[in-house]
Amino acid sequence: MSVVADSAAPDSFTAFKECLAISEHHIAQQIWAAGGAGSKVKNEAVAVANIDKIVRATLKLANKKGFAATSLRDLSTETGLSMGGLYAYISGKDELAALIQHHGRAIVIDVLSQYMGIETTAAAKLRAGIRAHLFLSEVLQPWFFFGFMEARHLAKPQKAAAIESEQETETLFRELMLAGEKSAEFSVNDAELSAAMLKALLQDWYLKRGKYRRRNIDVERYADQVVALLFSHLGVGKDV
Amino acid sequence: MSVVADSAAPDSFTAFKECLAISEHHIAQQIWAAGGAGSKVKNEAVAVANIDKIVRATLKLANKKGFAATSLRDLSTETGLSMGGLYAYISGKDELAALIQHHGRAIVIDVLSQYMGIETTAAAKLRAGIRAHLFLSEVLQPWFFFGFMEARHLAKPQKAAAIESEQETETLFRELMLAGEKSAEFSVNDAELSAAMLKALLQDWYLKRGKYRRRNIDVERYADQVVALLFSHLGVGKDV
DNA sequence: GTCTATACAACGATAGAC
DNA sequence: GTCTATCGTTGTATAGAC
Repeated sequence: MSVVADSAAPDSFTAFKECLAISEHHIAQQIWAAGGAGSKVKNEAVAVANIDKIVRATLKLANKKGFAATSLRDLSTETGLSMGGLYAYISGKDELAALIQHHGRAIVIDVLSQYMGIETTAAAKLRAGIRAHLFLSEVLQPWFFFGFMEARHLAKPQKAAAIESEQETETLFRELMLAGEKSAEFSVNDAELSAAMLKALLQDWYLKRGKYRRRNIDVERYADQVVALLFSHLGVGKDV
Repeated sequence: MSVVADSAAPDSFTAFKECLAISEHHIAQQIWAAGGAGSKVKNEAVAVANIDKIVRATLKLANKKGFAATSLRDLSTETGLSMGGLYAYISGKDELAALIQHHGRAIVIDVLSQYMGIETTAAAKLRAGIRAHLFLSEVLQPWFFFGFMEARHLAKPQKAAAIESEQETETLFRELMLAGEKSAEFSVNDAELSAAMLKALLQDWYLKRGKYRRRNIDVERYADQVVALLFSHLGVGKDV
C-alpha cells in the first residue's frame, strides 16, 4: 500500500498535504500491522489507538528533553497508561526508539522517489524532490527531528539502517545532479558536495522549525529559496 | 586575554591553526580561573590537568552516546578519577554540561568578529567570517558538536544563553549581507533567509565531520564551496 | 587532594490480581 | 487488556578515612 493517494504531483504545500494519506494515526496502524501475531493486544482498534498515544507522547517528550532523559514513567503519565500497560505494546525502551525510527524512515524514500519520478528533466526532478522533502518534513516534523537527534543512541543494526537511509536520500539527489551535468542542464560539476549541502539545507528546516515559525517564514518560501540558491549555483534558469 | 595570538588574518587553515592560541588545555585553564576561590582544589597544575581530563572525557563519551546517557560512573572510569574525586571539580552533572557550553561558546564570537574586522568590503568580511567559523569548528569540533546536540537539555538560564549566542552569530552574518546590499556589492536582498541558510551550511561541517572525512573533503575545499555557493546566489564575483 | 563506602532516589522491567 | 505492587539495577551525590 502506498502512502500517496493520488498519482498527480501537487505543487503547492496545501495540495501536497491533501494528496498525502499520511497521519500519525496511519503510521500507528502500520506499526501494529508490522507487530503481527507477536502483539499481545489483539483488538486492532484498541491497539492502534494506544500505539498512537504512545508514539505521540514519545515524540513530544523526547523532542523536548531527549529520549535518554525520558523515562517510561514520564511516558506512562503522558499516555494515561500504566507501566504494565505500556509493556503490552513495547518490549522495552530501546525497541520503542527503533520502532519510531524505522517506520518514520520507511515513507521518506517512498514519497520522494514517487514525486521525483513524475518529472522528466533533471532540473524539474531536482526541484520536485526538494519540495517533496521539505513538505514531507513539514508534515512529519517530530519524526524527522527525532530521527536526526536520536540516531546515535540506537543499537548497532538500527544505527546502520539509519545511516544507510541517510545516505540513500543524499545519493538520490547526487544522481540527479550527475544526470543534469551529463545532459548539460547544469553548468557546474561538483555533484557530491552540492548534494551534501542541499541535504544540510533540507535538514535545517526540521531542525530549526521554531526559528522559522517565529520569523513567519513558511515552507513554500523556504523551498523557493533553497531552489533559487541551488539553481543559481548550478547555473540553471529559475523557471524550469 | 584574547585567544588570537597574531592580529594578521591568516587565509589558509594551517596558518589559522597556528595563529589561534586555543587548545583544550587552554580552555581548562580558563575554567579553573573562572571557578576562582570556589574551587576546592587549590593547586593550579593539578586542577587544570584534571579539569582537562574531565572535559575531554565528557566530550568523548557524550558525543558518542549522548550526555544524558553518560553516567558519572562512566566519566569516573574514563578519567581515572574516583566518584568522590570528580566532585572536587564539579558540583553536579548539570553544571558540567553548562560549563562546557559556556566556555566553548565564549571564544566563537571573539574570534569571528576579530577575523572579520580586518577586512573592509562586505564581501571580503563575509568570506573571512565563513572561513573563520569553519576553521574554528574544525579545531574545536567536539565543542561545537556538543553545543548543538546538548543545548536543549540545559536548564532555563543556560539554555537562553545558548540560544542568544546562536542568534548572535547569525545576526553577525545577516548584518554583513545587509551592508552588502546597501553598498550594492550584492544584487539580491534576502539577508534574513540567506544568513539562516549560511548558518545551516556552517553547522553541517561540524555535525557531519565523519562523513566529510570519509569522502576526503577537507575544510579548505568545503569553505571554498560554501563561499562559491553563497556568492553566486548574492551575485558577487568569485575573486573578492 | 583523592579514595572507599554508602545513602537514597529513580530507573527499566516483570508477576500476578482483576 | 489493564492495573497495582514490587523486584533488582543503576544513577547522583555525600561522608569520612587516608
